[in-house]
Amino acid sequence: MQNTALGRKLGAFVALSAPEISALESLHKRRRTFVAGRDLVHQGQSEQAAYILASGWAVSYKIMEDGQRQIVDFQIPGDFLGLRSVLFHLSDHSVEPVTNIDVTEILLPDLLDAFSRTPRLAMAILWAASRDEAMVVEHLVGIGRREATERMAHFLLELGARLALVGMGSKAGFDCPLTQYHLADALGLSAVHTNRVLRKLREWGMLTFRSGTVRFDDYDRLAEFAKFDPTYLDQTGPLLK
Amino acid sequence: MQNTALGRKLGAFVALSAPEISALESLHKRRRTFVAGRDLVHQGQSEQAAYILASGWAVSYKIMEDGQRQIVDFQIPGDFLGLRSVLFHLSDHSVEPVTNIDVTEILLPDLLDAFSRTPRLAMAILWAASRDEAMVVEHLVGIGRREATERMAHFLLELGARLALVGMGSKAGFDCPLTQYHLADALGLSAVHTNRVLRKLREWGMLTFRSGTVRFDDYDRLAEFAKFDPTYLDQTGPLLK
DNA sequence: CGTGGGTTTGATGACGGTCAAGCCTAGTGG
DNA sequence: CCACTAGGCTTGACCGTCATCAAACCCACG
Repeated sequence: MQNTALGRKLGAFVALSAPEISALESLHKRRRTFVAGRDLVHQGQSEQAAYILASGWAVSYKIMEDGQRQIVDFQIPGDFLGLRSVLFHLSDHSVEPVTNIDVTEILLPDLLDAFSRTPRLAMAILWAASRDEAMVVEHLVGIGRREATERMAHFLLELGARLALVGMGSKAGFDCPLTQYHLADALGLSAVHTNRVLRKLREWGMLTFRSGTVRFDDYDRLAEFAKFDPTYLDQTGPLLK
Repeated sequence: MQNTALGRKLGAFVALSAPEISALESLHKRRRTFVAGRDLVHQGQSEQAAYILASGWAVSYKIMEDGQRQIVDFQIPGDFLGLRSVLFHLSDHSVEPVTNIDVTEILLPDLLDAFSRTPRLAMAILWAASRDEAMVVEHLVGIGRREATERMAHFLLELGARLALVGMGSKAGFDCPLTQYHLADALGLSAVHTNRVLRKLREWGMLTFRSGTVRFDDYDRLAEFAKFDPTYLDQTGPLLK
């Protein structure tokens, strides 16, 4: 069970029993692979599938009429991709792999089947969806009320914390396949300003973003500067025993 | 069932059967009332309840260390209040009634019980949570990429569409208990700029925000100006028959 | 060794914040 | 019945953060 990143994540909310684990495993059929850059969920289209990300990074975003794009969130192993797109008539967003990725596909009937097998798993999935929403909410707060430098710091700290939960990062930093354009589109900034902000953080000795890695040069000072409080990630252990 | 706003809303996703309706009704016990301005969900506290809003308006928001506040969304009849706060160890946000409100309280065991009675209701609630997330996502896009005037127009159009679904609004407008301070905190603007933006929209003959009402003076032109596409509200009828 | 994606830096200006003040209206108390 | 108040709205002046435009650099890759 702990072999899947999703299992590990859900374990942070419910202590899963054997039948629940098997119901969860039954969702992990149909493995697929997608190459970097080719969308796997398409905004505005119907009958999209959802996926659980097994390895690699993805990005979910919305495109506006004038071609601007707003990145909603990045997904890392254990995260759902396009869950809303199976529940809605038309997908409200797109998902693109940042790297090559491995996923398992989930269709609506699979989900319904799993729900009827165990209500606690349904609850766990509702929790996971709510956690995603909490991250979007925090992101909203960042864009609405934090200035650029603090926003950047906060965002990278969040990513670090999420990656740590699945063993892909620590307070020292993490491997990061994103470009400055990704960060700009996520944070509502221009690429130019993104670059300036990163320079500041580097010059201040707080973090270094370069060539595929994020290094926290002074984690504590960075966290204080960004007022990072990871409560909203709710990673403190099972609530439902 | 159509007597509850929530039932009406969920009916937009699943065609509910008799047992599902009764499971839903079993969630509508414990009626309570809260007065305007007194928070009913508290950011940072544990063991919060969730509620279904029966009448009145509420607002969910996050407070930052420096006292700034970011409004995440407004809630109208049929919406959940504080759903994340029952699923998380600590609530990541607060909820305040804008007007006096009537609600029904929901505890975690109620939800688990309903889920075990009918998986389709669980699915419907997952859909409702996802729809909330979709609204937050659209809000994020607005703050990240739309300039102030367009953002305001889009936001008020969304509110209008949501209210229309529960019979509280139309393309002519709706009654609106919000102040310009509310709008400012929701849209990531200052109150001063909010006022200027509203003036522009009024002078352009698109909408009038005044003394408790929003009037769409030219709905079509406004919708075009804001590039309002309500797809993400997913209000087009049951997907699960 | 040329090309293109990603990064870096400078110059300029707009959108929206802050500060400050005044106005308008509903509700309260003398 | 009339101050008086407080919350909400409106407007002006000024300024800062961040966008835009432009150009150059760096490096991996074909």
